[in-house]
Amino acid sequence: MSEKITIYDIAKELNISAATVSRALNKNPKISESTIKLVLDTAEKMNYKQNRLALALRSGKSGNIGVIVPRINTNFFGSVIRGIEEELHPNKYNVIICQTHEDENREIENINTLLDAQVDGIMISITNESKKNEKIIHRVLEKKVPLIFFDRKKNIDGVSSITIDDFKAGYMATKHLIDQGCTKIAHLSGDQSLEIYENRFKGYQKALLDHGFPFIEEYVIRSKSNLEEGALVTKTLLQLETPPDAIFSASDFAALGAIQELKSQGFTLPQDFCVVGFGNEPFTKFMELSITTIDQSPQEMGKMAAKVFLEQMNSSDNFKIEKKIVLNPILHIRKSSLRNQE
Amino acid sequence: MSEKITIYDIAKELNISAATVSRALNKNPKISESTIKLVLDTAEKMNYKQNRLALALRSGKSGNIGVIVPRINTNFFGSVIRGIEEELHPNKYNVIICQTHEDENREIENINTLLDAQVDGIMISITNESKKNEKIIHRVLEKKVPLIFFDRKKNIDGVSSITIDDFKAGYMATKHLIDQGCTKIAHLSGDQSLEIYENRFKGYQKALLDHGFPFIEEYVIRSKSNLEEGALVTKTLLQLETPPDAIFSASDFAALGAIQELKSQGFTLPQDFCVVGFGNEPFTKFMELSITTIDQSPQEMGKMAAKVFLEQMNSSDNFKIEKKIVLNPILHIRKSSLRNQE
DNA sequence: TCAAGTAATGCAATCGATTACACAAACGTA
DNA sequence: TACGTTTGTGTAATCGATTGCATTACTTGA
Repeated sequence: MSEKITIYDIAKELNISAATVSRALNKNPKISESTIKLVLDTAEKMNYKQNRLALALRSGKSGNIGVIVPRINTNFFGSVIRGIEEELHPNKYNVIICQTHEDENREIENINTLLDAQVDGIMISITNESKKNEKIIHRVLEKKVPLIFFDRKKNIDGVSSITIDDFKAGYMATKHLIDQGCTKIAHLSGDQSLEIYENRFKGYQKALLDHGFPFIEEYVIRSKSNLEEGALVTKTLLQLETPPDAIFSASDFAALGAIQELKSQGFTLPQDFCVVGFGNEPFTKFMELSITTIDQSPQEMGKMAAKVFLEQMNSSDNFKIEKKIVLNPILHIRKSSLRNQE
Repeated sequence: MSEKITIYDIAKELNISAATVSRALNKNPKISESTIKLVLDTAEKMNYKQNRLALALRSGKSGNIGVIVPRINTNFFGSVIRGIEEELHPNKYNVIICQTHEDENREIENINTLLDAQVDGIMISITNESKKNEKIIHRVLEKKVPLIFFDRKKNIDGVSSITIDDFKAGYMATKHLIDQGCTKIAHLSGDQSLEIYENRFKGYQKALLDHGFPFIEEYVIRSKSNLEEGALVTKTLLQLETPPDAIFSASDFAALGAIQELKSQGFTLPQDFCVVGFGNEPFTKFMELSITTIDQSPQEMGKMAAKVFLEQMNSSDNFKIEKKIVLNPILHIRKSSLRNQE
């Protein structure tokens, strides 16, 4: 009942050759209408399913694409993957997921695994550290496997990328705090070996400059992007001789930690202190004191990445295409920073 | 430089047959030590990579397993997938992700896609509706492709499943509210065609009964599991002649909606009203009024699903194995329901 | 009537790795 | 010396679909 039916079975059934069956199934115009119909009907009747592994071997295309992220179970990466899957699914590509846990060796291993599995493309948000993986990335390019960076990228010729304008985002967030009357704005940054944090920082810096505020070294602290670190670092900031009156955090989690620390020290937000986060994590909207934050449109980012991949596949000189797409950040102004609400 | 190296290339290089190369690479004991070493060295030197598609075709095993979930970008499913990936990765399996968006047709289509792609196994959390997909599930079983349900399952002979004890969870949550002195406990349920919601409801009912409380039909409302519906439904509950003094919600999002509605109507939690949610969404811990909830150990669930799959693959009579694993729910008691805090 | 063209199909190689079977060489043993 | 074993390799088929190059049977035009 459920043995695997191949084109040879159909061929035998109809007393024709497997080649004809194959051509008929592919609606090759060289095959007569009547034969095509006959084959299609018989295939249907015998419950034939094409073995995509055989096709994959012959064509060298597996129909799978690999996506590498630090972690799957975060709102940001989950949403990017959702966007990728939704765009690729109708185009008959399957999405294979890998996690790096920010470990560069694992990143290399994942890329190798995907190459071994003959994926038709790789989309990756690179991990923190940054030198060792150059080599493997070039191996991908040599193999002419389309490679697309999203969010966390490297600048490499011939590689497309989808990012948001982190500089602009940093600028917007800082400008917003200035508009609210904050004058001593601190910045919680992340690993500055990553462009995204570097750019958010630069946007922050530029906004200060443009509006006549001094850039104060002490106000910029690099830390891990989690709640505990955010709280800890805020405690340090508050112990400064001239403590800040606002924080622009490059992460929502650190922002939340900051808010908790501020509250525990008796501050009232946004009157005494304003906080802006980054990422539009679901919880930022849910809090009683909702948190102002930057939305990165992760699902859109995933969709764009998939679209660029598809374009690359459909163009003849595929490896020549290089797109650098930059999405616009969206500032969601919420209670943690909104003062002038008249 | 980057042409694909095959065992034939190695064979030619060493003037031996491809069969010997293949055997040597697989450390076949029939091959002499010296030849093995020679082949391995040459393979290394020529940068040989096994073509897994060829292997897949010959063996009928693709090395991929498919995971089907309603949506990827939720904390629960994201965490399950993370668990699956982490368990399967060291065992050289790749994880292919599909989404159903709770659409049964899409579910069927996804299963077919995965079967066409010759996955070695399928893990699925089924969608809401429930009759049409029986047929396709039996097709999977006929093909002897290991099938594993997680969280949302069907009771089908020969199919393993990993779930949490939703009955117990419902019981625990309700008992906890009783312990806090609540006497009129309402329940926000989900789609009761799904076992999980049915069981949570039954646990709720049993807890009431065991502690001498009447079961009041009006206090049970089925709704979608989101914030807006939670708020809406709570409004309805509060308009009852005898409104409840506690809510056990089968979803954290609905619980949050309920809390927002309660607050907007001037209730103080947990004094006037207690709320317990379900799922341990990240935000439940972050709120100023943190929300009591049930943790489902999703990552553990994913790991278990993967382990069961691996067992099934490693046993000779693989399709005979049937495990029904039930994980223990964990009640996290937080501010939204903790009164007796002496 | 015959060469040339065309439509429809078959043959066999191919993708790359594995493996049942065959076989040669070397060894031991009676 | 002759025969059975063991050891190490090679030959060729196989997995299933595709496709370049025949081949066959017509049709058409001169």
